[in-house]
Amino acid sequence: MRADAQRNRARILDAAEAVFAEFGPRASTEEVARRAGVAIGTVFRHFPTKDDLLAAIMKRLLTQLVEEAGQRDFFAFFAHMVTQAAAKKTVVDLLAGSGVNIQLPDAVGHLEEAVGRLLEQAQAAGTVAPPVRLPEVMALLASVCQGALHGGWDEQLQDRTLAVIFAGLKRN
Amino acid sequence: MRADAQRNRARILDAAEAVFAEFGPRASTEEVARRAGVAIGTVFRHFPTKDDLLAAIMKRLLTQLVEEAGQRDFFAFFAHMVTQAAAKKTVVDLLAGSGVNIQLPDAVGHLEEAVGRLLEQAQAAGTVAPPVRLPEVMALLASVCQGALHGGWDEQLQDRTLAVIFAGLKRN
DNA sequence: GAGAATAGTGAGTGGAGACTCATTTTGGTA
DNA sequence: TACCAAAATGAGTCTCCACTCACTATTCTC
Repeated sequence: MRADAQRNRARILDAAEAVFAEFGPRASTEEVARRAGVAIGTVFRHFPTKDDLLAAIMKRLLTQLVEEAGQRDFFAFFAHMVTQAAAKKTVVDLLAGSGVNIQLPDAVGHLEEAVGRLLEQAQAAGTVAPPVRLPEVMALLASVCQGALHGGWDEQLQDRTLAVIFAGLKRN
Repeated sequence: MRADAQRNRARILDAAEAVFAEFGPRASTEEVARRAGVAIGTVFRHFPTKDDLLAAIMKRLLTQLVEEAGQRDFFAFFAHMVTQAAAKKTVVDLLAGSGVNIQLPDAVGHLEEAVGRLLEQAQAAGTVAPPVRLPEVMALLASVCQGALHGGWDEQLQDRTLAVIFAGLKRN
């Protein structure tokens, strides 16, 4: 791959992440091109459809989340993801399936595995009740991320909301 | 108001509720007109903008929910709303603020009041822990409704997810 | 440095969907 | 029934946006 192509690809991804984080997946590709300092055609050369671009960002963000999962305990990572939600509109909206058609079984699967590992550790340590299973943890995680994003929660509200969920996980 | 106007207004509302419930607020006004058996212009005569139409439906659905709140206890109503979420894509998506600009302070306020009343009763009966406050209950409600809607939960997953939240509410 | 291959450009195309309005139809009234 | 104001109609307008492509510019290779 030529040097300028590589540079532009990275610029486009960065711009897209920022734009979609700010306006959600409904933001126009034009805006992404503008912020990347690149012509619209260049964006489409690298990512043939808008969905391809969104998928690329999603993959990036999910990979990053999986890494971060390795550096925290179960509850810290849960809270971290919720905090990120408001900043990273894209992930949440896309996980929510807002009219976008994207297949990311791998990336999502890896995140689920990472959360599964944290859950096992927490249950071994006795901080999460044994009957709690991964599916409902993922369901809660997705729910609260969406709630935090769309609800515009302040820090206190987020803390109080998570407190209820964490209490439920500890003693279910 | 003339008889045919009244009839058509009702038909449009019914059609809109069905269409938006099925496809979400992104469904086209054309589709609503088609299902109502009415020309597109008629829809716009009754509801000058698409947002007006959405607001009218929202008001209707919220009013109905407030009524239903009077007939259930706290936990039953919570579960009821979540179950409805999947069926009534509109409410959730709109409460989530999916690109639509709608002001419904009254209707939403009434729902919040109704939930507040159920919460007081539940805390008086000792089934919800005293430190739990209305804001986080509303936050949890909104979150789980969105999660249920977008996640395509089956009955078992919904039950298990609610079980965690209910446990947290009981002993926070 | 010349040539070939790769990449960038941006005006243009096509389609979707919200909304309009000149015309026709209908319902109520005298 | 005759009239007319209210209502319905739907082809047409307008705007936005994803995506294309003929042409130009840049890299890389020898």
